Amino acid sequence: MKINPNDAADLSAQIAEAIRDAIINGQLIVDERLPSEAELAEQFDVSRSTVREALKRLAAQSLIRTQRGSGGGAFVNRISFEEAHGQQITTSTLLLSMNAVSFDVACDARFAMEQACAPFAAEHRNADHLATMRAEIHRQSQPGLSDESWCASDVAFHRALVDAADNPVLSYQLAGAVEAMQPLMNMITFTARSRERIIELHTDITDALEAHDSASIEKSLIDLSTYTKTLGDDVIAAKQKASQT
Amino acid sequence: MKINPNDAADLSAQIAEAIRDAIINGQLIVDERLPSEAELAEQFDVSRSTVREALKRLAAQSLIRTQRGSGGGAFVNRISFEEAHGQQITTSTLLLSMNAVSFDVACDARFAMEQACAPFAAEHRNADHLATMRAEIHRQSQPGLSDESWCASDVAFHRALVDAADNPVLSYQLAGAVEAMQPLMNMITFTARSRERIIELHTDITDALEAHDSASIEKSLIDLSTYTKTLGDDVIAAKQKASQT
DNA sequence: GACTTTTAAATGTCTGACAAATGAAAATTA
DNA sequence: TAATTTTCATTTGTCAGACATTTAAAAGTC
Repeated sequence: MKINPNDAADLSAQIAEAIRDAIINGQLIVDERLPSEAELAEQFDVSRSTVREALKRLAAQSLIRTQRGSGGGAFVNRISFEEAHGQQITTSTLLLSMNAVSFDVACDARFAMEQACAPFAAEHRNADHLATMRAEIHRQSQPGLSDESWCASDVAFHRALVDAADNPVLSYQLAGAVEAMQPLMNMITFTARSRERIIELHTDITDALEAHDSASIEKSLIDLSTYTKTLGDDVIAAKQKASQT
Repeated sequence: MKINPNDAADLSAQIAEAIRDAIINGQLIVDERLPSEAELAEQFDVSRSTVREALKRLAAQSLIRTQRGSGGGAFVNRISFEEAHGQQITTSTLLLSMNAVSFDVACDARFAMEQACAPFAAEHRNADHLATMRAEIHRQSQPGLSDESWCASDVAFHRALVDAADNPVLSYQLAGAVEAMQPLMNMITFTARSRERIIELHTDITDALEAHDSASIEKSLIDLSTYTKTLGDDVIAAKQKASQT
């Protein structure tokens, strides 16, 4: 593990990269303790502050965790799906908000990936998934539900559908995409009429899931995607009309 | 933007979180300059080193970039799909290697998401995508290609297929999944016979893409997924047999 | 006006110190 | 002896101050 003094990058960035590479290619294994900050400083021939900045970079990516006190130090972290998922949501949310991704493009991506889950969900769904989904549908049908609560319930519903696929990789990727869309979805005002239509489709999806009918799930998801895009377009059109005034 | 002195977490982590939140909910906009390290230190009533550690955490997530010299400082970064993509690959790769994700599960996820791209790819593909894919198929048919080069070409082929969907959100999610699987794929030794079969399927996919035939793409992808899983299972079976000796 | 020099501001790095947490060893006590 | 308490060494967390380096703008020079 060496750093190149001619590299233009900051020392702390170089050191972080060296350690990161060592973790990725297996030279440092999970739960292994890194040398102490003082030792690393000596190894890389830099000050302790520089080493610390490098370690903070790695901690921000959940690659290491640190513990104080005797026997403490920096340890290679076993990155969990949950941690990765949290980071994914942060990144995806910012990507969408900073890069002017259109509502349609985000919608297409989200529902396309959800369709990809359908065959697996139809096969692996269990009573818990179905119960969660029906409970969320029930919540959605309550009158006087705020738009915010409605969206949260919508996310919970779709999250259950994704989790039904029983594939952590799909769940991780998908849940990120679904939750990252929430800020965009929150722009929409869901009328009683549109909620009714969405609940209808949610019910269709849940029924099809119970019947292990993957094709019907996919069909309803396409309808839901189309309908959601219509709602989104209406909001955008209304905004443009308002800005022209 | 305040920090809570009673919080158990490190000061630098708290400060990083405070700034991160300000970025996410739009209080700090893209390209806006943060106060200088000295000013932040005063604002949060901590030392400059602590502020610096917080800023390094944010830099590791590409949330800010720093510039030295007069007029320099830390700026809110417009996170690009490319940067996010790089981070996604790092995280996904580690997730797969650290959490004992089975080859089948990863394969299912990857090909399912790729299938999700098929309808969009069939619609939006252009000559460039087709040319890239045919070029990779040609490379794959060269005798004496190393397993490593074969896998790299395989990734390039699938990447072109994903990019043909012309949806940056899908590309970002998918390219991560495809590349994260590469270490797993590298475990497989691709015989001439199996390469032949895969090239056949790649050709089918490319032909179907050219013909805007989404259904055929999906069918070939399913075949490819099944075949890849068979290859993976053989490797695992061979390994187990070897370890029993 | 074009070029060079100076200067101020900002991050990057280093040094040295102390605080706080933590586990292990040593000392004390029942 | 066994249990408890105390001490101690180790390690990260934080602070303060200094200097190096980079950079753009201001000042000076021809």
